Formats: sequence, structure tokens, C-alpha cells
Amino acid sequence: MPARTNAPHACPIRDVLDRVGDAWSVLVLTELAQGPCRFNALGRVVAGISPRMLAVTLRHLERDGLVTRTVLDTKPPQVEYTITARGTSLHAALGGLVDWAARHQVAINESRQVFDTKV
Amino acid sequence: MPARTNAPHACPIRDVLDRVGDAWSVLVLTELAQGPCRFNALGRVVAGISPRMLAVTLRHLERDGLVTRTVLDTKPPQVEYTITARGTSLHAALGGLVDWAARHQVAINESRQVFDTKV
DNA sequence: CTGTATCCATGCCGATACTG
DNA sequence: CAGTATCGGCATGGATACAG
Repeated sequence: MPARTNAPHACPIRDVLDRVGDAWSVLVLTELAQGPCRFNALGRVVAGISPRMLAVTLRHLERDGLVTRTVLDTKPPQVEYTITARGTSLHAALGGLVDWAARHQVAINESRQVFDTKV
Repeated sequence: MPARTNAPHACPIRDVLDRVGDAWSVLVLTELAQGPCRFNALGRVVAGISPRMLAVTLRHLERDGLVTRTVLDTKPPQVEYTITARGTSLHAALGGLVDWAARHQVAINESRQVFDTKV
């Protein structure tokens, strides 16, 4: 039962946590929270992401109704991704966690160092 | 750059999100939020977890100062795990996300069905 | 520009067996 | 009871090449 491979859980909340656990989803969502963005522009801002993972991530976010995908009939064609209200609310909910992380980050690193030197 | 394998990120928040993304960490932390628990008792409650992953997960949580490990000198020796204040606060912060998930879960599933039938 | 298809290295994690 | 050691399958995701 390894996280997101199988899902025999009765707990549907897992779906959402799995999305949050996905590194790229959070980064992309955070980026789109600042305004609409095109594919390659996202690829540049979210450093290190491959086209493949960017496409997969965007597809997931779109499937969950967190972002919308609109094709502009420019030449050459461009695609703009925009965060939805639902996506914005998730980003806000995520903010609570991020705040927690920011507040405890130093203490956690200290704990880790102590733990590592003891072992 | 797959999530938690490498970490060339300047973003330290990732560490925390990685922990949240780990399925077992959240489940174990949630369980311990209800009160102290011993190793095998946890193994029974967190259905499906292997001794290995339970040990790994608990060590991670302990390393981050989210739980404490106390050896009782009983016969046979038992080990009790207890959530710390820091762990409790993380669990609380997690609550915001869980609430969000609960509120949007139905709509998300609808979006997924729509998306899947369109493709 | 915006993706998709394929290949393959990496490493996670379940199973099993064993120790203090 | 509370773990650790080892093995191996398998999903994840990066690299590359290519298509619309």
C-alpha cells in the first residue's frame, strides 16, 4: 500500500494529500496563484521541471478543476493556464501549512542535527 | 529532481511538504494525536503498514521532533510513542487542509468524471 | 510553441527472515 | 515486544526524440 500507487483506502482525503505531496503540483499551483501563465513560461519559472512532468502536472490540476487551460489562436498557438477559484482556495488552505513550516523550520533543523549527532 | 531524492531547492518548505506527502507520516501522526501508543499497537491501527515502514516513519517523526520515543522498562520491554507539542501543532495545521479536502471532495470527483468522459 | 512517446536509471517499499 | 537486514519488484520521473 505505497502511498499513491494503490488506493484501497476508504479515506478519500488521501486524494488531496497525494496531490499536495506531489512536489510539482504545489510549485505550479503557487506560480499560477500569481497570475495566468503559458506552458514554457511555467517551465522556466518552475526551475528543473521537465516538459513531461509539467504536462502531467497541469493535466492533473486541470482534471481536478484547479486550473483552466485555454488555447489562444495566435501564431504560433499558445496555451494559457489560469488558476480557478477552487485552485485559489486550495492555495489558501496550503498557506496554513506553509506558515507552519516557516515558523518551525529552524527548530526542526535543530532537532534533526541533534538527532543525527546522537546517532 | 524527483521530490525528496535530491534537494537542490533553495526552498526549505519542501522538507515539510515532503513529510506531509508521505502517506504513513500523516496517518501515524493522526493516530498519535489521539494519545500515546506502542509500536505494535500502532501497527495494528494503521492498517497495512509493514514493520519496516512503521519504524522508518517513526524515526523520521522523531528526528523532526514531532514525536518522542520512550522505552518502558517492563518485561518484555515496551516502547511508547507520544506526540509532541510541535507534532500537535502540525496536526492542527494539517486540519485546515483536511477541511478543504472534505469541502471540495465531491466537486473534485465531479470534475474528474467530466474531464475523463471528455477525453 | 505545446506537447507526446519511448527508453531506462533511480530508489521506494513490501516481503521475508532474523536479532536483542 | 520492538525492531533491523536484505532482496527484489515495480512505479516514478528524467532524457531524448519527435509530432501538431
